[in-house]
This record gives sequence, structure tokens and C-alpha cells, in this order.
Amino acid sequence: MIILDESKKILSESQEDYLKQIYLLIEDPQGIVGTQALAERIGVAPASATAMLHKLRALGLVHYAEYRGVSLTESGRKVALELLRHHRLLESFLQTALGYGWEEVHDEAERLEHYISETFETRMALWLGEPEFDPHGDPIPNADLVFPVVRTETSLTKLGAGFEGQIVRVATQDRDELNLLSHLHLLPGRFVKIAESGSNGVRLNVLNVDTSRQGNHFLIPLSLAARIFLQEGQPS
Amino acid sequence: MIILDESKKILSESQEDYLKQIYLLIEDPQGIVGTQALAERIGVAPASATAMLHKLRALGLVHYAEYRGVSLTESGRKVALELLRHHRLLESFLQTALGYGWEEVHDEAERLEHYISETFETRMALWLGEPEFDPHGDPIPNADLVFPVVRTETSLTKLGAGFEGQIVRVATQDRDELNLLSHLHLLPGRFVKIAESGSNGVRLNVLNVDTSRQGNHFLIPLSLAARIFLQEGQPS
DNA sequence: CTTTAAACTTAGTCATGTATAAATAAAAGT
DNA sequence: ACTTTTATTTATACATGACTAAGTTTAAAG
Repeated sequence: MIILDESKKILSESQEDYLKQIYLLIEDPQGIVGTQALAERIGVAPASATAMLHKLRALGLVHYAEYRGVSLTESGRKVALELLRHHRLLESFLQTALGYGWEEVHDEAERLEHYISETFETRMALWLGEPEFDPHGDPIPNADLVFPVVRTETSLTKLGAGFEGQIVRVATQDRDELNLLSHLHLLPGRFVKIAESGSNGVRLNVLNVDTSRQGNHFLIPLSLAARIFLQEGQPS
Repeated sequence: MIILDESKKILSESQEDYLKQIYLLIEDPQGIVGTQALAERIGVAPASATAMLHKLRALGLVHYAEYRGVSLTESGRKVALELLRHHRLLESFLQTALGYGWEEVHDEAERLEHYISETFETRMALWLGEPEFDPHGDPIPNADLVFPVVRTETSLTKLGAGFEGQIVRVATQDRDELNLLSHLHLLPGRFVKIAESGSNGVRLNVLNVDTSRQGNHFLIPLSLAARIFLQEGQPS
């Protein structure tokens, strides 16, 4: 339900979802996505994606040439970022203000991101104190859709034994993975030390602030370790 | 997006709106609405309403006989009440938690009521302390969709000069009316005295708790007075 | 180069929710 | 009762967003 510039055109939930998924599939800002990958991500047949891409191109929201793939135009990117901001603010708000559990948050935000007004967005951000990162550690674009300055974060899989640092990001929305991490207290903010890094996974030592659980250690499978990002440092 | 009983069928926003408006148009629970009135309220052509009524009848949500009008079945009523609960909780929440202004609240709630989950509903109610009335003074059905016990409220137009009481309900969603009342501090909770009641309207004396604005008085036109409800009593 | 498999698009349907125009039923007036 | 007006319904059509089946392009392999 995002309103387009001066033209005051309104996008459907579907159209918004396409733009968002194109954005998320293109890490590199100059990249391109294929119809198939996009369709799969959204959960429709490839032919349906083709049809939608024609519409979005007509609206000036995507660059698209038949058989050549899609990318976002400037205005398409704005819509995607607006949605991303809504989503991440909602996740923060639901958890902080309404006491949602770590895993309950995603689906609700996914639905509501299309329907909240700019006012709602603004008030949530105010309530939360204009946060720069959501509970997963993902960056939240500000009101002008600019991302906060990037932190020096590195995936667990790219660090060696002995490294000490703080979890700053957990790049998954999977309920089971989140539930696991939540119970292990491996969430953004936590300090850990890498005990061992092998082909089975990464063995982590939890460096707690309170000493009660000090020294807990876990073997994190590689697939999950790849989604956890650290920043060097020690508990203060 | 309300889910139907065990059948797990999902209603569209449109279908939900029809049910809600049928409910609101039938004050008397045994009443009946015509196609025209319904269509007008929803903002579609009468023929479109007819088409939708056929669908809702097929879903067992309305009693409907061609040319004879519509009413809600038990399950239709449940959907309407669920929506009403969402709406009124949202209005309360937006105002109380997010600092929305009195007049900004309605449109946002109207949109979001269709998309929030049961979880969201529950958490809002908890946050607000399971309120029985929304900021307009309208009753909020509880989680089992039962209304709170009715208060003895009477419309301003049915009371005579000399009556003293508290505003308990302001039955309008009109932005201009709400804005006016808001600036006059004539909102639920306020104590007032009827100075005069005539064909031009009702002249009110504001009985403030703090003495600063004590004695303000306004002439409220009849059309508006009819929407303000009082309960007998004096400021304590 | 040519062949072939994978990716992608076109063509033709379908379900929803809307609209208009024309037909029909109910209500009201004389 | 008969006619007129109003309310309502039927018939038909359109836009959206999805699907399947069939055809086309591209890229990779020989």
C-alpha cells in the first residue's frame, strides 16, 4: 500500500512483495535476478512472475528485458527499502513493546509491513528511539532510507579459533534456528570466544557478563554458523 | 483475514468489511438491512453488493433472501465482533501507546483491523489492561466476544436543563467533529452540566476537575449532541 | 557449429471483486 | 386494481493475479 511519488499510485501487496524480494535477492546493488529464482522465492509459477514483471516495468519500478533478468530502478528500490524499514521496525516494536517472542515476530511483520502508514512507522521509530539495528542485528534504513554506517562484522565461518567478539547479527528468520539460538543465549549483544573451527562446525564459548552461565560451550553447525556475525571485542 | 472455525477458510478484506457493516447497520440484533443501504455504506454499486451477498450466504455467514434484505448468522456475527474488537483495541492502542491524535486513529485502525493476528490482539489487550471501553467510550467485546455490562448512558438530546453528568461516549468517527470536541475538552471522562436544551442545540457547562477552565460553556448543535452520551454523576 | 537442456515467455483459463445496463419485483399513489 | 417509482437482481464485462500447457530463447556440451 505504498504510495508512489507525486503520481499517487498505489501498489498492491503482491507488487510490493515482488520489489522486496528482488531487492533481497540482489545483494550486489548492480546485480540481476532471473525469473525462476524470483518466482520460487515468492512462491508463484515462473509465468506469473513474468506477467508481474511486465506490469512493474510499465510502472517504472524495475529494469527488465525479456530473458535477461530484472533489477530495481531508483523508485523500485525506494519501495523495497521502505518495506524493509517497516519490517525491521515492526520486528523491533513487536518484541520490545508488545513482548513478542523472538520467533513469533517475523510472520506478523511480514503481513503488517504492507499496511501500516507513514505515521505508524514514524511513531514506532520514535517509541523505539530511532534504532539503527533490529533484534536480529539487521540494519534499519532511516527515514530517508539511508542505512546506518556498517559495522565491521564477520561471519563465524570466516574466523579462526581464539577469536573473541560480540554477536552483532543473526541473519536468519527460520523459527527453529531462532528458537535454538534463543535458548542458547546466542543473540546479538552476547560475547563469545571461538574454541575451535572445523568442518563439523564452530565450537563457541559463551562469555557471559554474569558469571552464572560462564563457560557454556556449544558446537554450532556450519550452516548456522554462516549466519552469525561477530565484531571483535571483549565484554566491558 | 479472519480464519473461519475448523474449516480454516480465510475471508478477504472485502468480505470482512461487508460483515462488519451489516453488523453496524443493524442496531437491533433481529433487524435486517437492504442491499442499497449496505452498498452505499461500503461504497460499491448495489449490484456488487448483491454478488457479494450470494457468496457470503454460500459461506453460511449471512441470512439473505433475494429482495428481502440481509442479516448475520451466528458465525457472521462472530466475524463482525472480532473485527470490532480489533478496531477498538487498535484505536485505544494507537492513542495510548503510540501517541496518535484523537482524529488520526480511525483510518489506521480501519485498515489494520483486517491484518493483525490473534496474538497481536491479545498482546494489545494485555498492554492496555484488558480495557472495556475505547477512547470514544465505545464498548469493546472481550476475548470471548461478549460486551461489557452496559452503563446507563443517555444521549445529550434526551436530557433536560440542570442535568449533571459525565461524558461516557462520543459516537462519531468524523474527523472534524472529533477535532472540535477534542479542543473543547468534551471527551469521555469529562463532567458537564446542561445549561439549556433547545431547538438550536444543547448548551453545556464544563465542570472541570482543575478550576482553570471551570465554567466554559458551549452550544452544541443537535446533530452533534445526539452523538454524545452522559451518565449521571458529579466530579469526585 | 549443432544439439539439447534449462530458463523464460506467450497464450489461453480461472477466481475475485468490481462496474454498467437492462430486466424484474416490491411498494406507493391515485 | 392499475400505474409509477424505487429497490433489487441478472447478465455481461473488466482488471488483477494466479495457473497450465506449449512454444521460444539462451547457454552449455559435444
